[in-house]
Amino acid sequence: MYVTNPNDYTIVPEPALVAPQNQRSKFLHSRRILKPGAVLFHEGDVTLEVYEVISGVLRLTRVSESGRRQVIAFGFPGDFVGFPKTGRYHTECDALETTELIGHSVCHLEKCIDNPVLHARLMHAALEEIGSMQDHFMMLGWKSAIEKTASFLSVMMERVGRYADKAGDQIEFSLPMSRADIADFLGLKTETISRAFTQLRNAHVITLPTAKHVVVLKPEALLAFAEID
Amino acid sequence: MYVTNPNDYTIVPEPALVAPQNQRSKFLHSRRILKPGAVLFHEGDVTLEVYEVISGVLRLTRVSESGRRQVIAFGFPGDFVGFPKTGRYHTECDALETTELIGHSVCHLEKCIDNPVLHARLMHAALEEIGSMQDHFMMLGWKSAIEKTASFLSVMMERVGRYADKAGDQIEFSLPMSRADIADFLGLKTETISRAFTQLRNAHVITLPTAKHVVVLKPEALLAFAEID
DNA sequence: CGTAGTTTTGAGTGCGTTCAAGAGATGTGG
DNA sequence: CCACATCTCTTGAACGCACTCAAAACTACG
Repeated sequence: MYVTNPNDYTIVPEPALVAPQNQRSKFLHSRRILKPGAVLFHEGDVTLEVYEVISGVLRLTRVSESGRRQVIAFGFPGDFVGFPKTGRYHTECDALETTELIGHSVCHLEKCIDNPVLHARLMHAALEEIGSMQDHFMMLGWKSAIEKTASFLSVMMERVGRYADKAGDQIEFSLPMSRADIADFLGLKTETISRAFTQLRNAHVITLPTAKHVVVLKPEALLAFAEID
Repeated sequence: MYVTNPNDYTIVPEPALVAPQNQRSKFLHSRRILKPGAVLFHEGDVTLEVYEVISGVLRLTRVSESGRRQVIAFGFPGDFVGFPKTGRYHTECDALETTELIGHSVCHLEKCIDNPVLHARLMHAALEEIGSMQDHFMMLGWKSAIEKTASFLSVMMERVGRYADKAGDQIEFSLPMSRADIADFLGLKTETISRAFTQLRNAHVITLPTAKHVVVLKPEALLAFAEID
């Protein structure tokens, strides 16, 4: 179980003024490093900053009163997390591995006078987020367990995959999240995720050197299982 | 089947300059009336305007190559629809009934200099949208058929419900969308929606004077069925 | 090496789907 | 205004996929 404590994150002291060619650095922002399991913010906290992931992986979750957990999204490098609803975070956010991020003051969401470039980036990220979530609706709504799992692996493959051989026909990546996280993201149970992995393994589409390390043997076959539209 | 034709919508000629106390009217925007079934925009169209619903109901849908349809959202008065992803609409949008709306140029999304108030409203709407979609994830991910249906009716009750009696303990509203629309919104089949309606009817939580007219006899019981968190 | 947590596999159940038919509503032309 | 066609909604019966419960294999960490 993850526990929050003041040592979980580090605010790296950084002068507000850096090289002028870096637009983001012209105005105040904080750079942080989260340790694995550290909580960045809780559901309901007042939103002071929106975060940009530099390295590592974040997990955004919501838990209902009845205890049912939904993983809303994973935050990979390049993603923005923490967009507020009525001034507050509406998910919990914690780090799955050591994660480096930049916190941008929410005032940049409202005002564009101080830093038009950052404001535009945040607006763009919010619109991208809406589009991505609509894609996820198709997933949760209609796809079967094997299609959901293959879709998830396809996205991982494209976002964090590396070529596993010189020929470039095999792609490998690590899974920073547990089977339970994947299940709660896709609206399935851990046993079902495990069975889907086995099914893809038996079809010689992937291999699992370890439980958290995936090698995609046939990327096209994986996309076919995913029923990518 | 709905057919698009030039007569489906009307651009109401309106001078750009109106009473100065109306912030929205200080800059160019168009007012439109859509007839039932008229298409506002298609998936992939270049986004020129973002729309604000004044009256009526819009339906946002996505259809996959395999023909599976997902209703992303319904647009009720006060809602904004048409936020672009990389400059294009990523859903189809059509009117379920006669719908009045205002089109705001997308330039107000990017620039806030011309009209800071409108820009802030659009940004706020986009952030609200993200939050609402996250709520919907809980729905699609974990709720049972009866919970989904009761949740949907609960939201309708709160958004468009009217008191059906003087005592104020019964609420009625009409359903502008078909059972198929509700099913595609909740990730279920029409038969399942119908069975859930029957189940709520047998439990004396609702009555259906007509198929598209709902009277909620016990609002609290409906919320209980919905497992609202 | 021992304990706790995660992942995998197995067997049986249940909920929503599928397939099918009937009831009700809507619209058109004679 | 009614007959007919079409579409939507409802109900029934059987199936199948993912869940539930249970236990074993594997991993991580002391």
